[in-house]
Amino acid sequence: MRRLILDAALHLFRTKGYEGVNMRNIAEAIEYSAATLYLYYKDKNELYFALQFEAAAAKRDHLLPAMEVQDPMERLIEFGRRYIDFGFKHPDLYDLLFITKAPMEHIENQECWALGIATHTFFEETVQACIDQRYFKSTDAATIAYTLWCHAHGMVSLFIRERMRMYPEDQRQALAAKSFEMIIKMAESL
Amino acid sequence: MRRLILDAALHLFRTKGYEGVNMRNIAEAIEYSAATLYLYYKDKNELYFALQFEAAAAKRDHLLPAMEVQDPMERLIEFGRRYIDFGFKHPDLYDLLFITKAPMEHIENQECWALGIATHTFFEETVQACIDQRYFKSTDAATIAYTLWCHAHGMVSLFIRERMRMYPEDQRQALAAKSFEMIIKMAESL
DNA sequence: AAATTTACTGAACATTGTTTAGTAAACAAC
DNA sequence: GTTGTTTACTAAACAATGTTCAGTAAATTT
Repeated sequence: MRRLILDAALHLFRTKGYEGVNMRNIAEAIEYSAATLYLYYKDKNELYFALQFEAAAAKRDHLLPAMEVQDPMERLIEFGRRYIDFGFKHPDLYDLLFITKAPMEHIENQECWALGIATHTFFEETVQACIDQRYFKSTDAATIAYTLWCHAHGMVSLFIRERMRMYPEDQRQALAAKSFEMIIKMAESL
Repeated sequence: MRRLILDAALHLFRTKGYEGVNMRNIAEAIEYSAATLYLYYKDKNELYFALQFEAAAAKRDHLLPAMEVQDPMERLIEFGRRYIDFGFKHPDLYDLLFITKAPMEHIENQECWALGIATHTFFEETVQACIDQRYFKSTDAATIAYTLWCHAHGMVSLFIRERMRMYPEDQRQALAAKSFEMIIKMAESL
């Protein structure tokens, strides 16, 4: 039943956007009453957390191929490319994971957070592997990883939240691509 | 009267956060009825836009000292430092300007947008000045500016939206500072 | 067959954005 | 000075949405 609710919610959410969906909508989609949803999820936040987990899983699946690249630097680049690609292709899911303001108080207990931590740890380990192989001069893996993450997140979130209006619409993705190349080149000289 | 409304709204908004404020709250604060607000602002969006303009002005004021630095590279660095500082110190205002999902359809007509564009243009010109003085090897001012902006925005927005839980709370700002230094060093080798 | 548990719902409530109909004061016109 | 008009404002209502509650009907247990 939770599966049924989540699938409907995620589908609605990906078509109509997060804001455009409410409890009655979701209930209607699965042909139950709104009150039924509250039998399976305490409130909208719990449903939100569950959706966040779905998004985290989708993101992990999207990143998976990059994790299998052998060379650490190639892996890092592919990882970044796929991270950004995920954000641009699934703005609603990315939003849910990294932007939406929601009570994050108890998220640490959530499997979702564990998934995110695992991915982040893998990312830092890849950076460390690059350092070990002398791809970077700096040995501060945490800061390098954080810097790269901030850049990628900045690109995706500015795009998602429509703050790139000063650039022509058809050039935004290209600019992001150029910027990604630039940061990789910059990073190589770290 | 608009001044009265805006000041009350901005004050409430900065103390209770954006989500925690509604039209009745604001009206109450200035001891008028909620309906009165609609005499001066068509709807909540218009009030939102006006608030966004206030935030843009606050941001410009915060950045102003950096604009007077003579050396372009020093100016660029001070600009970045102050941009990030603004975001960390005034998360609600930053949120309003760069994160909040709001109908941006007509914002191009807004003075607010003009302010943002002006600042962005100034930023790009500073980057260009750095290029002219051979601070960078790359000559692509637009991409350099965009890259730096994405990084700064990424840092601020991940912080604001509580996505830095994997780092101890008391180390988050320090990490951001280190990352900023790193990107500056990286940039110098562009 | 009776009692209990499970799964669900219609109706209602609270909050919040928004509209409407109306009032009362200030002002204008004669 | 009365009468019409404009201005500034409000109480009350409406609509959408999150949430709760009392009740029902089927399934299960005893």
